[in-house]
Amino acid sequence: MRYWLMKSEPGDCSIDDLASFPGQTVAWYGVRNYQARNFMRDQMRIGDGVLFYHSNCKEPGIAGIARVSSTAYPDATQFDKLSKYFDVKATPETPRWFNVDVQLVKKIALISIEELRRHPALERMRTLQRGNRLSITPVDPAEWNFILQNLVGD
DNA sequence: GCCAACGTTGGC
DNA sequence: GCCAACGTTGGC
Repeated sequence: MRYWLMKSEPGDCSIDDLASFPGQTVAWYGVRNYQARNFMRDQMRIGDGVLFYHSNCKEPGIAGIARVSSTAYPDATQFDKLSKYFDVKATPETPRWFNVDVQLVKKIALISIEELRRHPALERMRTLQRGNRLSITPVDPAEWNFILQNLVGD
C-alpha cells in the first residue's frame, strides 16, 4: 500500500465537487506529465491513500483524504478532439496517457501549505520542495501517518 | 499578475 | 544528443 498527494485546482475539481459526484469518485484525467503518468500507470493500486490537495488557488493545501479506486486505464480525453487534453499522437491502439479513479474518503478542515511547512516532520515532503511542480507525488508512510494523526481532526 | 523553476520541443 | 526557446505550474 502506497500513499500519494494529488493536486487538483478547485476551479476544475474541488473537494466539494468530488463529494457531489456519483460514488464520490472522479476519473483523474488530464495528467500530461510522464512522471505523474508513470506513478498512476505503474505504481498505483486500489486502496492506496491519497491526500487531495487544492493547488493554484487562494488557499492551497490538503482539503481531504481519498483513495485510489481503480487501476490505470487510458485517459479518454486524449482521443477527444474537442478536449483541451486532446493529443494528436495518441491512438486507442497506442494510448499515451492514463488515469486512475479517485474516491473520496472524507473531507477535512483544510491543512494549509503554511501549516504543512510548519512541521519539521514534513519538511522533506516532495510537494513542499522548492521548484516542485509535479501534480502527483509519493508520500512517505511516516509523513502520511504524521498528517493523519496530528493534522486531521475528527 | 509576477516570475522562478522546470519540462518539452525542435533545429542543428 | 545538445541546448535555446518556449510553455506551464503554482506559490506568493
